[in-house]
Amino acid sequence: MPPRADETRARLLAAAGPLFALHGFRDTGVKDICDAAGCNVAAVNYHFGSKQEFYAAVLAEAHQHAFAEHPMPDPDQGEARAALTAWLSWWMHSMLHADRPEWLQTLMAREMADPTPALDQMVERSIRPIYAALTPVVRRLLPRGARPSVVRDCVHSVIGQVLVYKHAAPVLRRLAIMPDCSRQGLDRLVAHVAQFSLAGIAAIANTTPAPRQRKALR
Amino acid sequence: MPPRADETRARLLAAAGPLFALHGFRDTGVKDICDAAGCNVAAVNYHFGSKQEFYAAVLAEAHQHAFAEHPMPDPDQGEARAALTAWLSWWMHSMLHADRPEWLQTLMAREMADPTPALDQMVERSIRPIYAALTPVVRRLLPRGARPSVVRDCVHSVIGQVLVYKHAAPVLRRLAIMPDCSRQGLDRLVAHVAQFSLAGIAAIANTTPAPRQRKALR
DNA sequence: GGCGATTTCCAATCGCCATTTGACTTGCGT
DNA sequence: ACGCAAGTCAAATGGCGATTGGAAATCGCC
Repeated sequence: MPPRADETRARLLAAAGPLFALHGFRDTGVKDICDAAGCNVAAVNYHFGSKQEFYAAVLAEAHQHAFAEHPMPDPDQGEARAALTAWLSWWMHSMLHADRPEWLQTLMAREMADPTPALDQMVERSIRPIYAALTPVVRRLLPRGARPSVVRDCVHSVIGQVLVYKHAAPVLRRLAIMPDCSRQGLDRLVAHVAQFSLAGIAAIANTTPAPRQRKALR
Repeated sequence: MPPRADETRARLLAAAGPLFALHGFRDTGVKDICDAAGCNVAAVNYHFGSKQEFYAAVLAEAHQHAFAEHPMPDPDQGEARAALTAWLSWWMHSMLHADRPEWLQTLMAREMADPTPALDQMVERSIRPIYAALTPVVRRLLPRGARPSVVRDCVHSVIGQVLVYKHAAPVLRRLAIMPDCSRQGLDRLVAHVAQFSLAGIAAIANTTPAPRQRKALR
């Protein structure tokens, strides 16, 4: 066994993700992780200082990895309706597809429901960019000058339709209504969410005819 | 101090809800609860047998209480579009309003992201009825004979738009986009979700003209 | 081949927390 | 008055799990 620099460090990072996603930060023992990585309990404290710092490192690593594999498409490209569909396709596949390093998204869901000190960095690094990308896409589907609160509500409506499949997964499974998350199953879901959302946004657009422009356009 | 039967039992149940909702089952010490209830650590084990059973009792109690305060309106009453709006108003207010025994819903959100053995009973008691009530309302807005998977997708789209405000609350607060949850703020939100959902469902309805009826209606 | 630095491992240590124990108090029937 | 059952309490008990100290192993390098 060659104690080659940071090879066990990498094994630890790789082994920890699925475990943290499965049992949560607090219920995953350092011992479990080290067993899975095939190394001693002391390793995580040697390489990372503490369990908490180690966890933060796992999150950072997972984020790097996931975004390198599936880069986010430019949300301002092309026609507005197609842009929303394309962006939803990217997000839902990277979020819900069953094979991939999917546990990053599970960890994010966990952090949202039960925050640890690592949530702050995760919001800034992983979540805010998503929110910042979706907002202009939605705004393009609404009248110019639509009130920020209206844009926000629509963004939440779109986000909610996607997040529900992550956040309520244990419940959906128990109710036997968890949808198929294979590639084609997801394509069907994407089509549904896109169609539903476009119609929803259009309806909101029709009833909020740009405020504060009564004088300007008359 | 009169050892009056189950008076401390009631104090325990009352004190535990907010604490469990705030820190989660695993991170709330029996000692913390008993301090808050003003009794000894042994009390919870004496009255409930174990921390886990106690937790289940808290959930059951909270459910009873919440549904007694805000009974669910009959979802089959009245015109379909109005029924959805009315039902959403009930659900969102009982779910998101800031004053009420709101921590039941927080506990539900926690259970979904990080299930304990108590999730099963919670699904059957609290969640399945909600799902069972919403499904027929949505089905009435779709063509007769719409495929179950289509109905299901629409139900999820509606549910997701509401749950996002509970499940992603810590994140929304950090992004400074958490909406106002006072009574009038919620009324605005209800109106938005209803309008968005009705338009979304209508769009789905228009593109799925009842399957398997080609022969019957020709 | 020896040497210092780095990494791995084993065996404590320490604190935390649910649960138990056994003594004490109170209410109540006789 | 007495005894019994139910409730409460302070002080263990026991286990689990993160962290650490120091010995042993391995490497690069001279």
